[in-house]
Amino acid sequence: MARPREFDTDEALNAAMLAFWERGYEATSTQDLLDVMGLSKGSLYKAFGDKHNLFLIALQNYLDHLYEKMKQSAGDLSDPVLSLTGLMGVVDNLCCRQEMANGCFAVNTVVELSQRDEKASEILKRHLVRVEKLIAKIVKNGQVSGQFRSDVSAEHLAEALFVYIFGMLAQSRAIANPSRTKRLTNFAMTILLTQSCAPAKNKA
Amino acid sequence: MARPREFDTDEALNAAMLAFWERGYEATSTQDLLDVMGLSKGSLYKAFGDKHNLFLIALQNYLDHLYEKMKQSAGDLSDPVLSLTGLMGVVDNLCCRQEMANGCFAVNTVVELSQRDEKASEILKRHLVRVEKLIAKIVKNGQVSGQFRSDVSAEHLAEALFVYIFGMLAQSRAIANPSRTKRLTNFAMTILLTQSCAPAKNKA
DNA sequence: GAAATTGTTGACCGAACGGTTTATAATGAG
DNA sequence: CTCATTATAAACCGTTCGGTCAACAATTTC
Repeated sequence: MARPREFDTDEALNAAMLAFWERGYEATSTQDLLDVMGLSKGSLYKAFGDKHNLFLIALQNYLDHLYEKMKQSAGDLSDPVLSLTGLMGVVDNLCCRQEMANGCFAVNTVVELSQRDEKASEILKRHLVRVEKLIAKIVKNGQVSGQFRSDVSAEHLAEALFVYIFGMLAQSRAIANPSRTKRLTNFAMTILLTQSCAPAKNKA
Repeated sequence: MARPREFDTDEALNAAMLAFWERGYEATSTQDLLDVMGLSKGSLYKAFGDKHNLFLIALQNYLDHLYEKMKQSAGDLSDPVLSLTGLMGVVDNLCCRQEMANGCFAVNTVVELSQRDEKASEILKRHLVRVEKLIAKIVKNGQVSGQFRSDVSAEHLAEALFVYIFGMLAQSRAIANPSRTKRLTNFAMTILLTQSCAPAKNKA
């Protein structure tokens, strides 16, 4: 009943998300949002509440899509090397294969808002945990198959790998460089594939 | 000659830096700055130009102090393990040993401003390069002494370690956890100490 | 002590901020 | 067709933004 929306909610939401992704929460004004979403103020506030709420919806949307993409790229997890390669492909894409080199919206938001936006922080933490768990699954399988190092538990290896990926995405905002990114993704694999022999303590 | 300043420039600058560190550039208003610096508007603008200029000065100041602290903590580089341990101590402190868990001002600013603030970006890049070079020196020495792995060049190992540290500092804004941080700093060492044997490709 | 110079203060500025309201337009239900 | 309901558009709101300015205060030089 009543008058129907003239705009596509998902499209508008996606446009808002891209703006927030590029400039961050604070630096994106309501006017910026109206411009990229192509609506007038009344419509925006009626459909999404306010700027902060719109941001949270856009963020959640992004996180869900990203997580799906990660799972999909990791495949069925039966081949740990392939899964990790797939996952790192997503990271590589975020770092430097996009037309806009904006890193990862999640990472950007962790840095900008986690400390003072409880709701955003909650949403982000839930996401970070599930991603780290996904990585842990891949690592665990790789350890079981004997392909990945086993001198560190899967959980702690996943923790470290997660942080490494986080670093790649964060620094990509300043240093977006395909060859560097390639080396970094390769090294992620190296970390896991390198078996721990007794370290050579043959100093001096 | 003429009337002297009533405030300590360094103290005021440091207070501004802390505010920017905690909230970021956009979310810190001129009023916030006046409050923490304890001056009136005219004084601020006379002494530091404008908000953006004040930010750049505060950032440069922070970076120089941080770099000095890193060099100092790394010692004379004659003992690579000790140097790396010292460096990771600085990281650990930024991640969770401070009263305020604000990560690293440099990392935060890379994420918030690198994409749209050319001057900040320049300042940051210069810093990131010198830090990576410092790490590379430590790694190189560790390779020469036979303590660190040699299957990857010092530059590329440093690159990866740098990214890993960057990740620790970035994610610390959402996950400030001493035990996790401890594990992560330990693992940084593990990465370097693990010698590369032929990876066990004994799958299936 | 007078002049020159610089620092401090608080009032003031236009613009942009996020958000609301009002009038009007478009639809479905009766 | 009418009515209830929802969407749109634009005017409008008070507040805060970053920044300037004019009056006054403190110092050095002469």
